[in-house]
Amino acid sequence: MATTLLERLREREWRVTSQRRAVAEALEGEHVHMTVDEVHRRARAALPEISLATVYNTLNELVAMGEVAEVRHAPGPTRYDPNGGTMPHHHLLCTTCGALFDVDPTAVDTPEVTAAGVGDFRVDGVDVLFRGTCATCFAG
Amino acid sequence: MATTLLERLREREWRVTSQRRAVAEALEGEHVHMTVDEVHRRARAALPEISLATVYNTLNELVAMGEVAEVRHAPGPTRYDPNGGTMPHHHLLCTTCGALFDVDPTAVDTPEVTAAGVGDFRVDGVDVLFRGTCATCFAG
DNA sequence: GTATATGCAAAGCATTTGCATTAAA
DNA sequence: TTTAATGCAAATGCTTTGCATATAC
Repeated sequence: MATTLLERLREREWRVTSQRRAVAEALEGEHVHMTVDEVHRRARAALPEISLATVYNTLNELVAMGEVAEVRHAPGPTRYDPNGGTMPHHHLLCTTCGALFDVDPTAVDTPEVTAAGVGDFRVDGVDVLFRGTCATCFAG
Repeated sequence: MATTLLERLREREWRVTSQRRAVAEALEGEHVHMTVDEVHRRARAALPEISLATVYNTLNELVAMGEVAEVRHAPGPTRYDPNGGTMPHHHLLCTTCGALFDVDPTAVDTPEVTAAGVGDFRVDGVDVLFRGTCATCFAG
C-alpha cells in the first residue's frame, strides 16, 4: 500500500512530464520544510533546465490536491511539507533564527475542539506550533 | 494591572508620537487578525497623514517586543494579533476563503509536548490551528 | 539641541501570469 | 492530433530601505 507520490499522481490522470517527475523526486525522503528555491535546486540536479515557474506551478497543484502542505509560520518564503494530509503536523519554530523543526507526533496529544468552540465551522485537521528557542540560539 | 499598550510602551522609553498612538489605538479592542492595510486604514481615521511605511515599522517594533503576534497561516498579507504573548492563540482557518477566526480558548485543551519530543528546544508558547471550512463557504 | 521617527519614493523578494513553444497522451 | 505543460519575461503584491525633513524628549 505504500504508494509513491508519482503513482498517486498517475491515478489522478496527471500528465507525467520530466519536470513533474523531478519535482516529485525532489520531495521524496526526509527533506521537509523546503522552500521553492530548495525544491528547484534539487530538481535541477536531475533536470537542469527546469524553470522556477514550473516548480511553483507544480507545488501549487500538489498543495491543491493535498499531497503537500504549505507551511507559513514565519516571515520569509513559504515552505513545503510532503506527506500532505496524512497526519497532524506538529512543529517547533525558533523565534530567534526562524528554523522550523518537526516534533515526534507521539510526543504531543493532538488537541480536540468542542462543538461549542467552532460553531458552524467544519474542522478537517489540526496543526500545532510550539514557539521557542532552538539549542543553537539558546547557547549562542 | 490592566495596563494599556501605550502605557507599556512608555515604560519601555518609546518616543510617543501621534503616529504610534494612532497605531496603538487601531489595535485596541476586538480587531484581531488585521492586515497592515486594515491597521493603516483604522489609524488614518485618527491621523489622515500617517504613512503605510510607518505602520509597517511600528508593527514590526511591536512584534519584536512581543506586544503583537504575527499570524501567517495562509497565503496573502501577514496578519497581526494584539495580546501578543498573553495567552495561547487558537484559530480556525477556512482553507477555502482564507478567513481566520478565533476559538474560545476554553473549548480547546492546549497541548503539551514531552521533553523527549523537543530535545534541546526551549518552548515558550503554543499556537493551535484548526483547518477546515467556514459556514459561508460550506453553504455556498 | 539632539537623537529619533516620519514620509516618500524607490528597491527588493516572492509569487503569479500571458503567451508562444514543446511534448505527453 | 489534440490537449495540456513548459519556459521566459513581465507584472503584481507585500515589505523593507535610504535619505531628507520634522518632532519628541
